[in-house]
Amino acid sequence: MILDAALAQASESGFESLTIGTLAARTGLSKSGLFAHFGSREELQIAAIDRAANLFAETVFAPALQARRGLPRVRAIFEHWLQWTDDSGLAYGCPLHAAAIEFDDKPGPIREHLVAHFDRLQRNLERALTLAIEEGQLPVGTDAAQLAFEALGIVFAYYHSTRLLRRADAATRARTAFDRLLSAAGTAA
Amino acid sequence: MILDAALAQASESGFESLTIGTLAARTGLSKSGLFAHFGSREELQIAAIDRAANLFAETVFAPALQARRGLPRVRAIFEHWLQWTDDSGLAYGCPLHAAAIEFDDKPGPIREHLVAHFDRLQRNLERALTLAIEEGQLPVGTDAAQLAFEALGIVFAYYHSTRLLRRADAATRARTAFDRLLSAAGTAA
DNA sequence: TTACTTTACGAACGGTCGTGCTATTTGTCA
DNA sequence: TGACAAATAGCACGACCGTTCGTAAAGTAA
Repeated sequence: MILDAALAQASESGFESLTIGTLAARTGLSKSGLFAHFGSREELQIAAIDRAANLFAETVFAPALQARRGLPRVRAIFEHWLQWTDDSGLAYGCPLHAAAIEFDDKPGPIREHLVAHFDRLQRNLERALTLAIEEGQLPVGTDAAQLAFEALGIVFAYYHSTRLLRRADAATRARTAFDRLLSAAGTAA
Repeated sequence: MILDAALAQASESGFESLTIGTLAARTGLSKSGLFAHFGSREELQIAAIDRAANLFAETVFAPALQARRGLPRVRAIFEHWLQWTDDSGLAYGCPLHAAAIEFDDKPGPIREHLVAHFDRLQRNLERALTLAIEEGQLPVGTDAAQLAFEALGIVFAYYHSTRLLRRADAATRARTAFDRLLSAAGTAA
């Protein structure tokens, strides 16, 4: 319950706003009562990030395993990725993305947990793409890591367009970009 | 001088860390002496964002005007974009990108200034791409707004890869992605 | 019921936050 | 030189920060 509230707070206003006081008020606990569960603010933030990362894996990758391996699964991952914050009740944006920018120059365990999450994300995406190559749906020699890099960029542009600019066509633009990415890869040398 | 220090602070640790106290310490002024220049913390943050936006325009778009209109100019914009934080002495990341994520769900003048900056960025990019279409270097009917959306994504993925993940090949991946984007657009129906 | 652990609370600490006052210094122009 | 404006400093305020400590309630096992 505490971590759910922590993720909601981080989604709304970033990890900087994830303080003992605000979270105590949000959960109805006292500051010291809440504090005792974690021992430090940093431990609280780490727990929240790990929970977000697990939620991401359950919401994006796990259901995509039911799609056929290869491009159908790759597309399922992408589609769940676009919608995962809504599906998870994080109505105000991806807390992991926000944290990645807040902590990208602050060494410490929080940063390391974030790096681990995004490394895992990259690896899982590459694996799904590699299966598409093995299935013959993408040319042999396709650079799966490059495709994963570009897919990440499309999702970030989608976040930016929908959250900051409030563009209604953000999802359409993202899907168009992803289709072009896959079809360009499909027709490469 | 104050605003230079403010941008350096925002680049290092985000706009949340741009407080009166830290900026006073960084500049050598007293808190109240610094405060008098702006009247409120929000005015300080707005001034810093406007300065960053001007710096961005001067560093990315202004020099690209010396490249020939069309694709050479588009490529010049992209190349300066990748390097603009280094060129501007903001060694720890783009403060406008960080601010966009911190404030994307906080209505107010700060958010509006950020939206104005990214709208301007999008328009300028579209204009350069439209010139490339007029020059016959991209097919008639090319969706310049879509290309600008995807270019933004590539830059965001580059930021992520170089700053959080510390990947040495981030710039190479970004250039590969941009080349593929332009060539795919060039061979479209 | 008794002993013990878990969980939560209230109060307090030193510190920083933004902001408002009142001086005091600095610069400018007559 | 003197008057006046701009810039800066010093100090205090209420609020919130993370954290610690002592204590009371709740749950658990004997």
